[in-house]
Amino acid sequence: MQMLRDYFKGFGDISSENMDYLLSHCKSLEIPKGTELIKPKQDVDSIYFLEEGFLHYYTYNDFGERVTLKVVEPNYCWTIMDSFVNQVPSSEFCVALSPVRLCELKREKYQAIKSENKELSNFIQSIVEQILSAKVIEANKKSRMSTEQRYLDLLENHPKIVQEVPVQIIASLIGTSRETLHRIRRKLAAA
Amino acid sequence: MQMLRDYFKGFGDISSENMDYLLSHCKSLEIPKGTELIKPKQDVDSIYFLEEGFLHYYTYNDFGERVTLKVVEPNYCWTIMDSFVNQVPSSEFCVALSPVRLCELKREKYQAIKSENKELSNFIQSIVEQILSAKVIEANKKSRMSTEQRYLDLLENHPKIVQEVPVQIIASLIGTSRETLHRIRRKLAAA
DNA sequence: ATGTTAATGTGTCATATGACACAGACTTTT
DNA sequence: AAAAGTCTGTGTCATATGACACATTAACAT
Repeated sequence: MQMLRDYFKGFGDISSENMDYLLSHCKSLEIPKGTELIKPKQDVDSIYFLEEGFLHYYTYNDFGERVTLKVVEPNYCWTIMDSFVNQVPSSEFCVALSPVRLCELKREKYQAIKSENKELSNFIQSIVEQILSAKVIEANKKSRMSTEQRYLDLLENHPKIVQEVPVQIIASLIGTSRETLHRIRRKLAAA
Repeated sequence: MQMLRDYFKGFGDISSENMDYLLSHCKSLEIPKGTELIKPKQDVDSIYFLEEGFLHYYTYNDFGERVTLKVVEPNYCWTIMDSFVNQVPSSEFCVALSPVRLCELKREKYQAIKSENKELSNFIQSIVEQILSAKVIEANKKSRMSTEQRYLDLLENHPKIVQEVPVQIIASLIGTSRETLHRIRRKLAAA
């Protein structure tokens, strides 16, 4: 849980009693490679924090092609917000690309913490605001980058993903085909 | 303010006293076409709600091309989250494409409401969660659509934008050139 | 271990896209 | 009302991309 503790600390100051209280509601679990953490029609009632391994979050477009929405890496907090917040079924998949170790916070516990404890409620509010802010920045950044720049960005900021995740998933993540990604790599290798 | 009241109502139930209290902290203002609501280096210390007109939110990429990040339309709540939340200067522009009528909520008032009033604090927390959820859905949806599908989506869900916003801005918004958008329109007109 | 399946590298080809150019329409300014 | 500036429609052309095909390699299941 140390990793999660440090992750939370990054969002602001909080008393150590409350930090312990918050962490006591999180549960560690391990899942083997290939596990379908989330399938369509499932209700997602947890927030997940990844400690080790990679998750593949994806869906299918109108032409039946698989589209990668996100590769979740360690030290990242993730859930299907729509399903979690609005209690509607997911329409997407999330599968472990490798053995994965993660922490889970159930919706009831999340809600309970928010209503019981004023400091934690404010802390969580602040985290959600910061995540929203980061999401918008990320989306804006993406929209002004070319495919090649997105690959370079991935290489620079998430080298582990490039090393350990299958090429076709990376290609889909940066919005292109595996052939084009291959051309980009060939070009970069030549330079 | 009626429009903003209805907008808030859409996020959940709240006592009418608190709704009035919340609205009393918002200020109406009107700005003429061409007004630079936000410029780079500026600190954004307000959340805006658009009642009439259109805002053009944009930036420049590494090659000096202007990239549209969003066209803000009536009945939409908007700010530069990063600047507002983390109190850092904006690096983007926001300009009125037409005469604009909007409501403004200053950061101090937003913070004050959150710390003074429990029901409103929870209400705002819920709004932020819902907006985060909607952002993620929107980003995911975009990532699995082609340029043409994005244009059709815009036509269907935001026809006013297509009618009233300059073509080059729409092209940039859906991530293409004005020539390609023209080709798409020609093709659709032929069908 | 061995057959089966999936992932990857690489070539060819048709096509969609962006870059450029320019004329005409529409706005804004003086 | 004229002038200046901007936006739009449209053509040509070079190029980047996706679709397809197939050999090679790696991963997996039995």
